[in-house]
Amino acid sequence: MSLKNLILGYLEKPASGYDIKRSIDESLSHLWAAESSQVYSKLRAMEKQGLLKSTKEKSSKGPDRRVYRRTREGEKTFTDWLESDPELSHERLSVLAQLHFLSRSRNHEQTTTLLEGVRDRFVERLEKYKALEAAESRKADEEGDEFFDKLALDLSVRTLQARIEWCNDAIGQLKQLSPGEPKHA
Amino acid sequence: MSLKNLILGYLEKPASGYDIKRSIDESLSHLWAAESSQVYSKLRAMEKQGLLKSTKEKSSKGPDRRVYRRTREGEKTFTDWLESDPELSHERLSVLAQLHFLSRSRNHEQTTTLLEGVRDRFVERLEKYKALEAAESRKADEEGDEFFDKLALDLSVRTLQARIEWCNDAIGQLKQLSPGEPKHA
DNA sequence: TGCCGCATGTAATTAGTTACATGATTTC
DNA sequence: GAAATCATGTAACTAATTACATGCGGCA
Repeated sequence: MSLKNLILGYLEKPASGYDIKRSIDESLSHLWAAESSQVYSKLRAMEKQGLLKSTKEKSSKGPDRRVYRRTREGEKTFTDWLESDPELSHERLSVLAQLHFLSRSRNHEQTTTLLEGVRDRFVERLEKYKALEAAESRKADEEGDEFFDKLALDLSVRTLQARIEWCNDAIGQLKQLSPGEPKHA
Repeated sequence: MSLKNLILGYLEKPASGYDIKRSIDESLSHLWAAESSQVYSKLRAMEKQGLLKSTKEKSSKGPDRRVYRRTREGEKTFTDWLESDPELSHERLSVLAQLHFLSRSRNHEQTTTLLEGVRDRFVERLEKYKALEAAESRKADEEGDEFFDKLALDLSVRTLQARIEWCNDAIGQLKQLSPGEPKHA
């Protein structure tokens, strides 16, 4: 339900699907991924619903641009959403499902490999976000407009840190168990 | 992609859609939600793919049961998945999108309300998981088979704790700012 | 002039949610 | 025998992913 609202948010000024996709990539990519195909089809659906109006405009390069504007109704929908209780999505981590079934096989080696794999990818992400965070904080001193964006990044960082610690603890516990018998020796 | 593998996992023994839905609810509900309608349609699709075979059986109560069994191919698919690198899904937290746009309005009161709302619901969840964890640990002492299930629960708990701390820090920072001006007084 | 990249999309498929339909059995 | 509930689904819809299509301008 929120891609709709993201789009409305970015349409404070008139913009094309391409513009919106770029805005999302630039300022929200770590917290909201959207394919252009999804953006375009959402835009069409929203126009049909009366939340947007579009006009065709000549482009200086490439084909004509379809430029969207919010209607009064679109603006209302957006401000209502800003005030509404956030939805807590149900995250499905497939690694947990894998662990669930590995608990029967009791193959520690396979489990350790699995956990190390996820951990490494979490670490990779974390480093990317930390770099972003550093860049943000340099920028914020000059522009002073990024307080909330920093908060968002901070949440991603903390979540990843908690998960990396979890991976490491789990790997550590596995190492201490006798092979083939996860709990009782 | 993983509901398919969850189903295959639960089909170690023959079971109906209803059985599988119940298994998921009982042992995985905090990490994987699935509606029965989704389970049933997935089962049909998987049979068409050749991963399962079904037979109709008389039930002692209610209508006939359609009982599914894994084919050789289904078993292979499942064990391959167990060994495969887990997918890291892209979690979309709509509260972050809301924050992103609130960063322009600079309405601290609204933002604080938003954050307190999410925090309270995180706390609620955390308490539920903690209770589950306590129940698990009592059980594990007797049965000794739940090591990995405990790990899974532990991940949820740690993630929630990190997020609750984040909410509280964010709320604290907001309180210290002069109203209407989030960063520079 | 041919192809690279920008800008705009369509189509097909998979995943998941919400709402409803239906038949049988148990319980009151 | 009516109501609850168990068991099995269908239909319609929203969300998201993947793969492909096309037109136009600039540049080598």
